[in-house]
Order: sequence, then structure tokens, then C-alpha cells
Amino acid sequence: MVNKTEHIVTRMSGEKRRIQILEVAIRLFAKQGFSGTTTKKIAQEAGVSEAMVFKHFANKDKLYADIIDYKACNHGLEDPFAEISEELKNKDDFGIFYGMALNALRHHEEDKDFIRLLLHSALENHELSKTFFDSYVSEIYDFLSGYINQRQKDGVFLDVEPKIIVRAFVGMMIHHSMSNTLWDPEQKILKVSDEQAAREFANILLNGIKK
Amino acid sequence: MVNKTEHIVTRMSGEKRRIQILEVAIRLFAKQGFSGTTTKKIAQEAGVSEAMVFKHFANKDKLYADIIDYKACNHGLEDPFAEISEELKNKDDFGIFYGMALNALRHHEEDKDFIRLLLHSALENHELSKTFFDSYVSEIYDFLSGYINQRQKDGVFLDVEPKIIVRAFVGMMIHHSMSNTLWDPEQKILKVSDEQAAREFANILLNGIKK
DNA sequence: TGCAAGTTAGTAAGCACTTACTTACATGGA
DNA sequence: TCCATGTAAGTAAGTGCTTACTAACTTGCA
Repeated sequence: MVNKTEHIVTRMSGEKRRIQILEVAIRLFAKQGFSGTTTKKIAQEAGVSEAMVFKHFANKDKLYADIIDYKACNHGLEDPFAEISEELKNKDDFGIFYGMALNALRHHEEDKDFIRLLLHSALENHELSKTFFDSYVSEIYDFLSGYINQRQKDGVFLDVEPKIIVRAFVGMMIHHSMSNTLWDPEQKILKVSDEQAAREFANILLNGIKK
Repeated sequence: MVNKTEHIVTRMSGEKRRIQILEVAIRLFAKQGFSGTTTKKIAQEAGVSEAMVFKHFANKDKLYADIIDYKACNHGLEDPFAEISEELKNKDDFGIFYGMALNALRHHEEDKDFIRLLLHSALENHELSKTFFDSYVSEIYDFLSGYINQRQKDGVFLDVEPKIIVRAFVGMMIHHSMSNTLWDPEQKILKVSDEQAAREFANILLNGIKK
């Protein structure tokens, strides 16, 4: 007979197990997409039987929906402007754009899974990307284009459609993060610190639109 | 009995059918990814039995590989600098950047499937994205950063790492195309012509880096 | 009439999901 | 301190359906 102490039985509380399965699923969905990930594989990686997955989540779609909630709580709803409130008061243009860029790049680097999940979601027409887009991306667009518009009235920025400027700026950051996550993770083409990237992107943009 | 003339039998030549199946597969892979697309569905949409798919392509992976070849021939290997040779000779900075941007945006718009296919491929770690990246993207990086480097020596551009500048510029275009393809196909946030987008992107970048 | 285009009717393996069962453990009364 | 017991964590072994893929056959056309 096998001594019980040899075989470590890890029996978790329901809530803990739920979150563990959720996080395994996030990792796998990020890596292989929704339809590329089987519930069996999720169970295996979580170290439980497949039935446990369905005890915690009614079905695979519900598991996906719960991931959205989980991620939205942990990431989407942080205020992206909280850290640049001082710069905003002072109309410190570089501080604002640098701060936003650095913040975004750091977040993306910390949570590459989230980027992949978002992309999978967008490609598969799931809800996550729509939710994220409506509640987060468009907020950034509104805020930044509002600020740019104000600075145009101040006579500091050139009169270019503000949303085009935002698109250019967001594009620099997103594409940089995506390059580092998807196409060139070893950064063979370009290897720079987040600080330098943020600084140069902010400089290029602000030089590009200042009068 | 059904009159045969009523029922149009479309019996294609082998090569025609092959390409038809291939193009259906491209559309479906682009829409739903590799593992999200069944061979049955491909056959249905092509209007043949599933067995026909396997008569033309040894297996699903081979079908995917052949799509890569097909797409690489049709798209990847076009010379992206052919259309701006005149501007290059004259060192017409705006002409060059505007031309490249407009060319890219137009291509992306024409072939949204290709963007989606590339993204799916990158997310699923298939070969297409690596091939495309190595043979096409890095060529653009080399070329553009070479040109920027030259203009820096001419004393016209600021001394910023050229590849960061390229990343910023490519980011504007890719992100704009991706926004219009993935997140905001109805262009609620921003609706501009390719010409205007290309013009503003080129302006922002060139203002941003000129001395 | 030969041969390529096309189909029908499979196969085994894999899929999401379920049922019916077992095991670990906190709790409270003796 | 002990041990009975209810409950929640956990499993084995399926279900019916779908998947990629095949073999053996039929049909239309040069």
C-alpha cells in the first residue's frame, strides 16, 4: 500500500480551484485560441479531471465569458489616466504622452497573455474584444483627442484631426507591443527599453504635431 | 425525373477546383482560424464533397501550407518599393513615406483576409507569419532604416535610432488597418480615406524627426 | 471508352459534456 | 480526544456527436 504522505493530495477550496482553472484556461486560450484549446487539456494542466472544469463552469463558452469578467476586473478598468494627473494639470505635453506610452508598454509586457487573448477574441468575433474596445479603447480615444483638441485651441498643436493623431500614437505603442509579443519576441529587429521607446514615440508624435 | 439541364452540373478542371477550394479555405481560415474551420465546412462552401478536399490536398496541414505558398506568390513578393522609385531618386521624403503608407493601406484594405490570416498564423505559431516576417517585414525595416540613416547623415533628420522611427511609422499603418479590419470595421471611431491617413501619418512622422 | 472529376458511406479518434460514484475534511456531540 | 456524519471536492467511465481522413464506387466528358 502506498503511504498517503508519499502521495500529496492537494484538495483545494472551491473558489481557489475555480480561479486556478480560470488562469490555466487564460494561458491556454492565449496560446492556442478558443477552439484550439480542449477542456481535457485545461483539466490536465490544472491537475484535475475534466468533470471538475464543468463543475465550476457550465460550459466552455461560460468559461470564456468568466475569463472576460476576470480580466476586465484585473486590467480593463484600471484608470489609465490616474498616473498622469499631475502632468494633466500642468499641460505637460511630453509628460502626458510619455506617461501614457510607458504605462501601456509596461502593461503589455507584463501581460502578454492578455494581448494574445484580445487578438484571438477579435479574430474569433468573441465578446471580449468588443467589451474591451467599447469600454477602454474608445475612452482613451475620447480623452486623448479631447486633450489634443484643447491644445490646438491653445495654438500649440497643428490643426490635424485629433483622432488621426491618436491613432498614430496608439499605433506606435500597440504595434511595438505586438511586435515584441508575436513576431519578434527575441527582439532581433529592435531591442529597446520601455522607457526609451516611450520617450522616442512621445517625441516623434509631439514634434510631429506641434506648431 | 429531373431534367439534366435544370440541374447545372459544374464539373471543373482539376486545377480550377484546386484553386477554388484554396480560396474558400483562405476565407474561412481568415474568419475562424485553422482549428476553428472544418474540412467539411470548406467542402460545403466550395460545393463539393469533403473527399474532394482530400483529393487535392493530402491533409488539412498541407492545405494550410499551400495557402501560404499561394499567398506568398500573390502578395508577399511584390516589391513594396517599386512604386516610389522616382521619389527615392529625388530624396523626396514626403513622397516616399506617403507612397509607402498609401500602398500599405490600400493593400490591407483590398485583402483583409490576408491580415486576419497573418494574425491567426502568428497567434497559432504557424509558418506563414514567420515566412512573411523574415522575407517581407524585415526587408521593409532594413530599407527604411537605411534611408533614414542616410538622411540623418545628410543632416536632415534628427539622430534617433532609425529602427525606432520605422517602428513608429509601421505601427501607424498596421494599427490603422487592424482597427478598420478587426475592432472597428464600421469606422465609428475614425473614418478617413486612405489618402488622408497616409498624408497625415507621413506628415506627423516627418515633422517628428526632421531637424 | 478511358480517365479524371466527383460521390457515398464509411472509420477511428477526439470533442464537449454527463452520470453515478468515491474521498477528504471540517464540525459538533459524546 | 475521538469518531460519526454531512458536504463539498474530486473521479472513472461513459454519452452522442463531430472531426480529419479513406476506400470503393459512379459519372461526365474529350
